[in-house]
Amino acid sequence: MGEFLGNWKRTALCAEFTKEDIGKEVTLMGWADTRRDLGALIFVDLRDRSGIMQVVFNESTFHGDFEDAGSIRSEFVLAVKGSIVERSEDTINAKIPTGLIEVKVTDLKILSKAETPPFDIADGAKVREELRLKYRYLDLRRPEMQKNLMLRNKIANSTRKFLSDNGFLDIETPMLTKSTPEGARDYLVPSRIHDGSFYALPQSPQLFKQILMVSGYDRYFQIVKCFRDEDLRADRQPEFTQIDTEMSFVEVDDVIGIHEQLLKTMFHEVMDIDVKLPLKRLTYQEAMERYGSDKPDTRFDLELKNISDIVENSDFKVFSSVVKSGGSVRAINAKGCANLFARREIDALVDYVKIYGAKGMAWITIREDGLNSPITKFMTQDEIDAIMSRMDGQIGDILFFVGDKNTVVFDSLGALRLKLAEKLNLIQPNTYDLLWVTEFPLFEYSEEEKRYVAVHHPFTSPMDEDIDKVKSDPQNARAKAYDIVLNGNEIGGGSIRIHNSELQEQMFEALGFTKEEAWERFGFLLEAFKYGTPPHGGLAYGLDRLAMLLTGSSSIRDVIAFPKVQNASCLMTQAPSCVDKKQLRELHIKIDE
RNA sequence: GGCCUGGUAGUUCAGUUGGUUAGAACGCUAGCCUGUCACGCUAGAGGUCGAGAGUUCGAGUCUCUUCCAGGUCGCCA
Repeated sequence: MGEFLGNWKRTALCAEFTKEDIGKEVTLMGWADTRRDLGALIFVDLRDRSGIMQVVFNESTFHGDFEDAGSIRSEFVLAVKGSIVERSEDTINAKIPTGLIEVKVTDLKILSKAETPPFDIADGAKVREELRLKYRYLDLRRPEMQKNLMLRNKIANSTRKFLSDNGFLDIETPMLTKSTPEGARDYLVPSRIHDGSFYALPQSPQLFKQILMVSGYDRYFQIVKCFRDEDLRADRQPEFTQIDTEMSFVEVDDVIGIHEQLLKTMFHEVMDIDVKLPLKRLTYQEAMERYGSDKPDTRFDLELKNISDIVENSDFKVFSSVVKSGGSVRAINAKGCANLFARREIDALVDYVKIYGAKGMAWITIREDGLNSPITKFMTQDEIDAIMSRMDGQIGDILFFVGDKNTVVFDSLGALRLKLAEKLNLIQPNTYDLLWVTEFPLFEYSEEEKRYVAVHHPFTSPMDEDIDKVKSDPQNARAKAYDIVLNGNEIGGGSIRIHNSELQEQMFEALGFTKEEAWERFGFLLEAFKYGTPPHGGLAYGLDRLAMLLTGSSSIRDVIAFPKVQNASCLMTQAPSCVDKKQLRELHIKIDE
């Protein structure tokens, strides 16, 4: 059993002492990191979230039972009293910030013993993620994880302060709310009191924050958990945190303007990086055309070029037929890389784009001795010349072509572009590239549901000049919707909302809802809108993704204290789990056996 | 739901064409050691090769099923 603290008080965190403290009597508390036992002299690295301090037990000067010091093992929780002393020159440890000093221990309390941990509590220790998550409390002791969570805290604090200073009010919205089946799957919560009814956990506070605008809280924010019952990814968890904001009496530029200030402040305070404003902006159309993605990584080129017009009437039917049926043929030029790809590697890239629905990928290498390609023999010299000119094809280049319907062309070449950048090391580490993507389409056609669905959500306003298209040409209607993109990742998105009832009704009509369906689902919002609604709009960030990018982590699990694994379970708590029959009976729920 | 990768000592891994008693490093245990900091030296313990079935004289290795973890496509208003 561990000893009690008694009247011992911690002087400061382990790594908060400096040369200035030499000679002081101090009390330190923390975990035993490594121990170097030389017999009558024992060194222990005492660790807490600030870092490490070496503490020394010397048999001749230690007041207590020296066997206690000898019994210290990894992860014991210790309190030590002693004095800060300067290290002699030959014993300085340049690897740690506190390496110039150490604590000469006179008194020790072993506050808690510890079993040998199942893995090393150290940075760089390679450990299976399964194990890290089962023993998350140990994993979270690692300095790297502590740094991540402390940086996440800094992002949240910087955001809170900025928004608060700029008149945004932090207002909480319910976690038990109404299911709105449009969009992602809801997590449902059965009601005990209402037999057969369910609450849903919010996918976002969207409707509530809009109602807050109706209520006159013209600047709102909340750092808030959101829930979506969809499959997980490296950057997607079923519960995640949004920095959610909404403002009244604004247009697109107003929202973008304040958020640029927020980002600038945050990058300065958290990362000590100076962000130049205004940020780059690309329209959705341009982002797709040039990068094949609505969240382009613009830290490198490898831009897409459309060659549809050149091959439209080509004898190479694979290309000409996709153009004639409304698709396109586009290409990427990997400058100077003709010799970097062996045939086997090209074939691997062809297989890679097939994941994204491409049926194949053509290529041309341009060498001193001419072109090498499986497709040039089907083309005229004029066509080849035109392609070379469009693609800026020069000796040493390799061109990759995909022809298909547009979504497949963009998806596959967009993905190929990222793959090539990774293979060719085109991305400078520690660079941060922020940009806006604007003018998203309002609708996209869902083959599955055989109707138009909202790209953003059904409350997103069309652009003023495209209002007529909501009825007449939904395919080409653009929205007042924007995303903020960092290094090829969508870190936030938002829109100006519809504040006009007639337009909102047109929207629902275009989405295939009857008036009754719209009222059944969103009636409370439509009702609220009848009583004086200001123009409003907002933006929400994914805090986890932002923290992932700013910490350089490869998964959001590394910036979430207790994340779930791919099948949405928690390895530490074993959630979700069965519940007993009595609990189910109270909820009026029967499980199919 | 589909595809890909992985699972061998506490941990990270190696394990050849199916062939003797399954190895290494770190960690752990014990002893020695007054300037270590990846302490050192000596000795030692530690294995259901994810699980199940099959092929075989013989399976960590081959086949099938299944479980777990990761990546990804679909999905994510």
